[in-house]
Amino acid sequence: MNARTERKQRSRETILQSASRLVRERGIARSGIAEIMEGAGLTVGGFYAHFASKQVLMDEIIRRTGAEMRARLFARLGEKPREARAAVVLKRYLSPAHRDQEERGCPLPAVTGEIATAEVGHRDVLAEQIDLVAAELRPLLPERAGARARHLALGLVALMIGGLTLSRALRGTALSDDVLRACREVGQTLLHGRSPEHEEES
Amino acid sequence: MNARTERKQRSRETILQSASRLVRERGIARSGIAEIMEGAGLTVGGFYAHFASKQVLMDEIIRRTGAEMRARLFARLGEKPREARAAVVLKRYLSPAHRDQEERGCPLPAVTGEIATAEVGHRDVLAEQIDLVAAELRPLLPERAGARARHLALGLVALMIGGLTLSRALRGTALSDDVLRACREVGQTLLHGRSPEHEEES
DNA sequence: TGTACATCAGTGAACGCGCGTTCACTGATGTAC
DNA sequence: TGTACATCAGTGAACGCGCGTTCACTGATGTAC
Repeated sequence: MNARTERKQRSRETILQSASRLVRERGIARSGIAEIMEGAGLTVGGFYAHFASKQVLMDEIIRRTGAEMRARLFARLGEKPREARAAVVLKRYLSPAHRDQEERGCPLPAVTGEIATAEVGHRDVLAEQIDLVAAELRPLLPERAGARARHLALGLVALMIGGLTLSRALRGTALSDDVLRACREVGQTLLHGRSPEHEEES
Repeated sequence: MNARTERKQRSRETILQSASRLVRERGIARSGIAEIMEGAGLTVGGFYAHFASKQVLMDEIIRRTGAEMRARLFARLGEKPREARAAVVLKRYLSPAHRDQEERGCPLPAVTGEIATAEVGHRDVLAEQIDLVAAELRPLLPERAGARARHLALGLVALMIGGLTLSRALRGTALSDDVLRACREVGQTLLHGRSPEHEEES
């Protein structure tokens, strides 16, 4: 491969990394292309050598940071019974650390509200991402969930995204921690039938 | 009171109504003042005779549409046992009708994500609104919830806002209805311990 | 009741700003011979 | 290996647009006498 092509690919990667950080922090609309490029050590005009439009970049960012998130979320769950593993996933997602480090976390809280109020765009990528988390969560759900497992998974996903978004929106108020804790408890109840306060991580 | 003052109050009311519709449909950032004023049959410049800034208007809109929503949500719940009344609230909130008529519904789905990704602003009004719904929901929760009632209420609120937002973001895809249904089921499980499919509305 | 002046809700243009995208240009790298 | 030309990643200014806010102005209404 060309030195030119290699250099270009490195630039592309830097742009993607800069955008990943910014989008998870601020969402789509408030992540300007000039600022993304600056974060990559480049200037605005160069953007269109790498992506056809902002839309296209954002779709790729959602997919890529989504995959990254799932990898971390479902990593090292050990050999515990399935519900215990599901509980760890919930705990990781609904943690103060995840709330406070948006730029390294799940893209969906930053992006779902925007997509909901926008005319079009990003719908299908979002659907795909929701399907993917739900599918990965499903085998960790209690056997007794049976046919309702898919719905339970979707409900938990809504609870996780909703809870984290709400908790971030309330940052600085007394309610922020309460919301996180409440969602963790409610999640536990759904997995165990009753919430066994203070689970261990990993 | 003056004819002038009366006229002014009527204008203020029209502006508030126009903004209420727009904000619930599009959120804060994408509701321009020019468009709000146009919707009230007025022109941009007049806005500042009524409100000190867009911020101030938006805080008032969130409070006002929030109160309107709670009134509708908790109206006519009849004499059923408390959990059954809570179930009706969940069902109303997580209904396709509510998903599809954003401009008449709850302001929080349109606004929470924006507040979460913004630097500051609207945090306290949002906290106040969350407190208010949670407080109104709490007496409808099962007695056995006991000390956990507050957390259960907060968790349900996160589930409602998260579920509705997600379902709107997925509008047009197959998942949209699934998410709504899933959240309703999960909510039922939290109220009854097991989901009694197909509850009746009021 | 009538007149002269003051008030102020509402108008519409202008302000500075940030946005996504385009484009003429540059200079390093690649290709042909 | 050396030279002439082609390519194209990246620059930075400019484009048209929408935004929140300001401001000189207007005309109907209110007030003083």
